Amino acid sequence: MEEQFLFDVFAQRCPSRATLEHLTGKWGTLAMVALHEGTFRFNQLRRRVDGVSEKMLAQTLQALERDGFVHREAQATIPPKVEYSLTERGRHTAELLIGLIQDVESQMPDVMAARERYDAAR
Amino acid sequence: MEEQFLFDVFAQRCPSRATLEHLTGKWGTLAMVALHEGTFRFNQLRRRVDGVSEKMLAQTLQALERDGFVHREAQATIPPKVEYSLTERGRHTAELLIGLIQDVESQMPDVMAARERYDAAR
DNA sequence: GTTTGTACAAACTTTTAGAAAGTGCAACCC
DNA sequence: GGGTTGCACTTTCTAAAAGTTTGTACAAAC
Repeated sequence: MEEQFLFDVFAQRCPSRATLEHLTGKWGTLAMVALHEGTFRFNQLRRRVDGVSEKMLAQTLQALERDGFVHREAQATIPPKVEYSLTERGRHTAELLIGLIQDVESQMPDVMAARERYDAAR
Repeated sequence: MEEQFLFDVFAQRCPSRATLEHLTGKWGTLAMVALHEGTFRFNQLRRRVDGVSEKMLAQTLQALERDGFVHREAQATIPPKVEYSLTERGRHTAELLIGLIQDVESQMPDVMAARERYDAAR
């Protein structure tokens, strides 16, 4: 009998942990979910993901591209034109992230109430 | 016609973004998923979540407790005994995170292959 | 001709994460 | 009885990450 997967996010050195962090990191989730809405150019995406710096967006997209969630299509024109979209694998995973976001957004009234209770108790 | 939810993670100042980060941050996801397996004491959880520092685990659990995903039960004995578990809301959200983790783990062979292709191309 | 936009990279600064040590006592080892 | 270990953290210090700013090479709009 063998394990179904050889990867375990609970193990510090498992490569799956890095991949999980690319997806769930502060900007990874937002980039994935934004790209699920369609194809975006770099600065377009930057405006969609409110608050992200150029550096972090570039870094995030590179990691997601390397892991095969995001597809990057560049035209060597001046000014440059680069289009980002999800791969098929990316689209699949993005749907899980969308589910999570919707869940969080719908729970927010309860979350706010819980915070008030917590802060009141100390 | 009104929006279904008043919260939007794409807006920088929306409180839902902070909550999302507590759940999806490097340690938030792992803590939530670990706690879905049952009740844990602090150091037990620390051993389960390989690589987390005491400071970050304490901080992560406090944020999750404040948001109402985690329940903390402390006995004022010496030595202290503190038990952490998920609330009902927490259990529900943890299941989404487990789905995500399983998805990532099962995709890892493809991810590794994508990385090799990416690194080979530059 | 000055500003604006493009998609970044590099240098520098600020914020955050992680490592180490302290707490106050009790239970175990020898 | 003396030293070590474990408990659940907090505080202090340092290393790493995030964020800000500047530069690029041009082209189109004002």
